[in-house]
Amino acid sequence: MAGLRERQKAGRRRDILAAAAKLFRRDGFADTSIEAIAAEAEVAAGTVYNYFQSKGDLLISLVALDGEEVRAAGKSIIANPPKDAVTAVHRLLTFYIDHSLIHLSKELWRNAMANALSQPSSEFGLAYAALDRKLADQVGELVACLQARGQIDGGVDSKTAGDVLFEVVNSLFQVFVAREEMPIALLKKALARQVRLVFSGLGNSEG
Amino acid sequence: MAGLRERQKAGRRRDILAAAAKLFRRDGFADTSIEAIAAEAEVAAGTVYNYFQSKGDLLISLVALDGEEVRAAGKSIIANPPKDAVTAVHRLLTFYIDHSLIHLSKELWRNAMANALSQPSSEFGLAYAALDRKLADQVGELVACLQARGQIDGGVDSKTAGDVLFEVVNSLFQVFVAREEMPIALLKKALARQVRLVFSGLGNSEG
DNA sequence: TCCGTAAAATGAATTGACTTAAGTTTGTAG
DNA sequence: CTACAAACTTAAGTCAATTCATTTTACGGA
Repeated sequence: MAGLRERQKAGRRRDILAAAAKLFRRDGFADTSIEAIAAEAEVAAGTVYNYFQSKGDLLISLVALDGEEVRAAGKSIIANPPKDAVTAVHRLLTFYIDHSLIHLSKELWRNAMANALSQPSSEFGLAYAALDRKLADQVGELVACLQARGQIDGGVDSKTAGDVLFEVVNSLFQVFVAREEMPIALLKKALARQVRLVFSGLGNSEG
Repeated sequence: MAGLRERQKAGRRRDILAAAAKLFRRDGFADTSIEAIAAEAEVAAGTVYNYFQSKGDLLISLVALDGEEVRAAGKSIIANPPKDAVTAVHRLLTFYIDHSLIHLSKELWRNAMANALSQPSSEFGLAYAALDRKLADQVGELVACLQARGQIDGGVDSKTAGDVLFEVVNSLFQVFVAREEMPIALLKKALARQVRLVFSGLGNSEG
């Protein structure tokens, strides 16, 4: 049987995560205490630590949910990409950005990234890194797909291209969330400029 | 006159920073307490906060010193860059990487970046962002210099190119410091691959 | 049904960053 | 030389994340 204990455990984990999501979104990461999350989930503070390694772990778990969602949705863009190669890549990367802000504020993203960075070997740090890896690979997939169509030079390594493009979007996103006042339009403009540059390349060997 | 107070203040700031540098390097960021730093500098814990906003601020101040050093040294590479354009860019970026690990361990870099990310509006967060900006601009300068020599397509915006190249090296560096076991050779290999790709571009408009 | 074991929950204790109120020292004006 | 104000220092707090010893609960076997 599923076992009462198993079900209770899964349920409690869900409850705690839901409580954290609610309070993080309402009050921000810094202004939400573990006590408050525990109270919202109707457990003791110590219990939270039976399910999550740290406060940061709670946040990363939320981000990971979102990340999975983005990746799944990204597949549909790859399945049927726009005619133009630059447009296709830009569409996918813009999609990542737009999606990222639906559920999480800039403050939450800052703290999620900061936690992932300072605790890279913790369970959640690894999870965050794995997520980045998957998204970069997805961009690489798109590049491979466009190569198959003959729209991108077949000589380039699609994985490397995916890495570079994802690094570009990720770096710009970091700057974006670091500046509370920066509008998303500015981020997109910079992204477009840089993606175009990656397509055209710096080389002077034209011809 | 310089004023006793001024001199004492500057001296104390130096003492505290030196104490922090010593202990951070010896014990790591997480295992060094403000108390210990204060004791090493022979002041009270509270005094540390008259000179630095937070523990993270102390670390960023150390990083900033290094950053200035790197930037200054980078100038000499720009002043007399290698013949080949790819080599020139690669040399500058590799120089950044090599220099970064002379004074600071991976753990310190992780924490410095994490702090800068989670507190972007604090004095030290802004300082860190400014440093990144300056280095990216320096890469842009090199690109402009290579354009002047006719080794890089004059049509590309040198600032954008600098941004992209710096984002690449910075992203790879983040991955590098996140993995305690990752050797620097691997980082450099990835960097070389990606820089080459940025030079060649993804486009299929050859001819 | 009753019992022993191990998982899970609990909240009090610990820890360490940061704050603050009170006491000192330095510079200055009379 | 003296008194006052501003700037510094300090040590005793506050606060919140995390840990831990203890209690409670689920589960399987007698």
